[in-house]
Amino acid sequence: MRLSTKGRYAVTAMLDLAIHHEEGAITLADISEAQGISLSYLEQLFARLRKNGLVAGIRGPGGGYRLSRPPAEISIADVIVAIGEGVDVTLCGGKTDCQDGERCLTHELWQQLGSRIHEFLESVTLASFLERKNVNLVVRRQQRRQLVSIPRLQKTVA
Amino acid sequence: MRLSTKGRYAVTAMLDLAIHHEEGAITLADISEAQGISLSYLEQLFARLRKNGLVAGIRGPGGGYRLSRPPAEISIADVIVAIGEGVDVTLCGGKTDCQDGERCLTHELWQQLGSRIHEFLESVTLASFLERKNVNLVVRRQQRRQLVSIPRLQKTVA
DNA sequence: AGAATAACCAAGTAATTTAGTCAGGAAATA
DNA sequence: TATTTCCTGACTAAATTACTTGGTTATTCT
Ligand code: FES
Ligand code: FES
Repeated sequence: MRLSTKGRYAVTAMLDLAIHHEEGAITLADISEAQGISLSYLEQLFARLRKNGLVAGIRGPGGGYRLSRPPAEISIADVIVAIGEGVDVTLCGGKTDCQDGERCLTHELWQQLGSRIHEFLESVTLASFLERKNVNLVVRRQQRRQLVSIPRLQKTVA
Repeated sequence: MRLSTKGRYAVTAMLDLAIHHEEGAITLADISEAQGISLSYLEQLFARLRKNGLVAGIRGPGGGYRLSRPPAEISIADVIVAIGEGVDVTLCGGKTDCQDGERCLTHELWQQLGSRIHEFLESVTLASFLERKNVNLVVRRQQRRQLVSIPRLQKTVA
């Protein structure tokens, strides 16, 4: 029962974009530096975010990435799902066929768990999460373009 | 966001034990055959279940494993936690120190998610789950010692 | 036009984790 | 004492995750 750092990176990066949503595009190079993630790795993440319509890339000087929807309309679930870190915990992947083509004994259990997880992550939007953390936000707003950061990967936690 | 097959095996095996709770001990060899898991692998799982006081091993001929508490007092969360498949989704593991010793921006998000997951899994006990599936149970009770099975591992789902 | 900038893309490699095996005890019963 | 069954640790194989390398294309600035 673990969440990959990929998911964590994506969410943090999206929060960065949300914080600076009014200021135009932000380059991956900036995020890369702030978070200590390699540029190429970020590019891979953003490729998926873009393909799922969460962000828009703007090329050339002055370009970068920006949210393609307002922060209030992007949930954490959207982000997690977009980067391929599914929320489905069943073995069968929703096909109810993992036991010789039949639904296994525990299918419903995992399906319900998956639903709960999705419900929760869907209930939190980029905007609502930042709202709750607004003390920090004020500080950050005073220093424009200050990006949040998460630590260099130590270990993916169980 | 995935659950390992280890967790799934453990839960299914525990349900087996719960179903035959009144009939005395069940050997790992039986479960091994029913589920198509190697005996040694099962032994590893049960070692942890035993260390966490969920099952009791009985050696010698006629021995096997049995639940050390009634099925109504063992939750799915107990099982998942016992085999080391934690429910904690934070990077820091609850220490709030993953960003240079400080709590990172997203800590609360993952912590809350972890709590929700745990809450849900705690709310389902072996007994309550089997209760819901009691149609199948009746059938199984008629054929004593019929073990449930889950399929051979195909792929760990994302 | 040309150079700088930054998104875009496709493969490959390295590290970690998971899943599973092997070989050998040690306790209880018959 | 022979058998059954639990119990233990170390070891291997497979899969996944994290990350690197080396490019191409679009846009803007000079
Ligand atoms: S998990 Fe869906 S059928 Fe087994
Ligand atoms: S996840 Fe706990 S401090 Fe970052």
